[in-house]
Amino acid sequence: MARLPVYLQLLSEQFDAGVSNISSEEIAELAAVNAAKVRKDLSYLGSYGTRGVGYEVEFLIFQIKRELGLTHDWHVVIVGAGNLGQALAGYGGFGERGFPVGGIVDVADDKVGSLIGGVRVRHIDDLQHIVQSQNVAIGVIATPGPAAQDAADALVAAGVTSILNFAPTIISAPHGISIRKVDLAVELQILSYHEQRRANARQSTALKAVPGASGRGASA
Amino acid sequence: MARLPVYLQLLSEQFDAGVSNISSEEIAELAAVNAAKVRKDLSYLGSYGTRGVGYEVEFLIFQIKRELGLTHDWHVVIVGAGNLGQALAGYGGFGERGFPVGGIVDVADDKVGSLIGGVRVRHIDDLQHIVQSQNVAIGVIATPGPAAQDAADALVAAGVTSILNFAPTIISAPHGISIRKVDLAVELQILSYHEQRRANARQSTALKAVPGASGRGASA
DNA sequence: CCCGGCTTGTGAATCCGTGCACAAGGGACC
DNA sequence: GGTCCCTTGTGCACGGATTCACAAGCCGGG
Repeated sequence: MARLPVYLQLLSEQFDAGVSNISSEEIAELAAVNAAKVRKDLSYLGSYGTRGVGYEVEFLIFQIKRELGLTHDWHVVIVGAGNLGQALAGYGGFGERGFPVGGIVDVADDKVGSLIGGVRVRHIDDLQHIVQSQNVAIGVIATPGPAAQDAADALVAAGVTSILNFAPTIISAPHGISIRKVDLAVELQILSYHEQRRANARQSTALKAVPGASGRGASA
Repeated sequence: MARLPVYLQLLSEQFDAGVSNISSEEIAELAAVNAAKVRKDLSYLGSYGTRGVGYEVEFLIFQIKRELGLTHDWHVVIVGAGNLGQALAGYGGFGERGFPVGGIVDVADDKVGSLIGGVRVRHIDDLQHIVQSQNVAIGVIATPGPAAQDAADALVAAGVTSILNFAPTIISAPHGISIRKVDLAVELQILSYHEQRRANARQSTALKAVPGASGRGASA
């Protein structure tokens, strides 16, 4: 379930705040979802709640981490040392959350050798060596769109089995490889869509408010 | 529909490649979805296909852009000039796709004044002025988690009606405000979950492959 | 020891998105 | 002008996710 990471995040916050027990109702409030959904999701992990009391925060965190495979760090390798790749590597959020950057590679020789976020950029030909020596299972694609499929192929060939794709391109991979796509432009376009609908709604209500104005000229 | 931006992207690529007509089957192939789904989605815009022929790429691009409200640029304002904020501002992808960065703000005085991606960092108190003078409708939250709700409140107070939240926190806003959340750690954790399942599956099959080994010691 | 209140866990109903299959319709070729 | 082929647009059935509602169960107090 894609909601477990969200629960994990908010449970960790509650734990840091000193909360030791929590009910499904409270979790639901914090996660902005239905309480029954929370209980179904958590019951999927096993019966770890106490009726009449709720869930023990610390134990629940451990169980979710176990289910998500977060009991150890996962090294990631970033393909593409352009703007986005540098940004992701420099952004410390990955390592903090258990996903240290194990390497960055690029095709361009002039990028190879520079240091980004404490990691040196290597040539994409070294990908297999990096993946195997550091036991990397997750690859991040931060190339321009047209190069994304090549990057994916290289990652798969090197032995990576999960891919996070930031390029605005649909990539294909053999069966058994997990792929997730995050497209910043798509997110903004969806917001734009909502803005657009709001603008249209405003216009309709404006027309309705002054029916004569549109009625006189157009609707006859 | 959240798939329209994907169609738009691939249609633009096809248009640049000189393709003038395309069938729902071809779109489905490129978007890795079902052809019937493509037709349903597109019929939602109106009946813009020609039976027996397909869709005219250029016209379809225009219609999708119109539906998504992409007929003009939308300025965005970024809240938070930390690692992630700087990365997003420096990443040119926003402006290229019709979402130029109209401003960056932060609470920390020592960040105010610096130049990132050609835009100067201003204090968050100037938010309202930036939003109103540049007619900004979309805000991007790139703060640490604990500050995200404050950032959202400030954006709403300044008149922003759509928010893209990169902080690992669920934020709430008044009814009528559109919110989307992108959490890089969540994406990686979902991949980690799949890796975990793969690892478990490998272990089970290994046990099955040598039934005696586990049978002798444990299952008695 | 028993009882009342509170919360979990889950069967059942419902809803939404998906995919199939086919009728409607347009274009090209004869 | 007619016929055939191809593709769209859509009614319908299926399946999974969501939500409701309630029985089961635990804890604390009397």
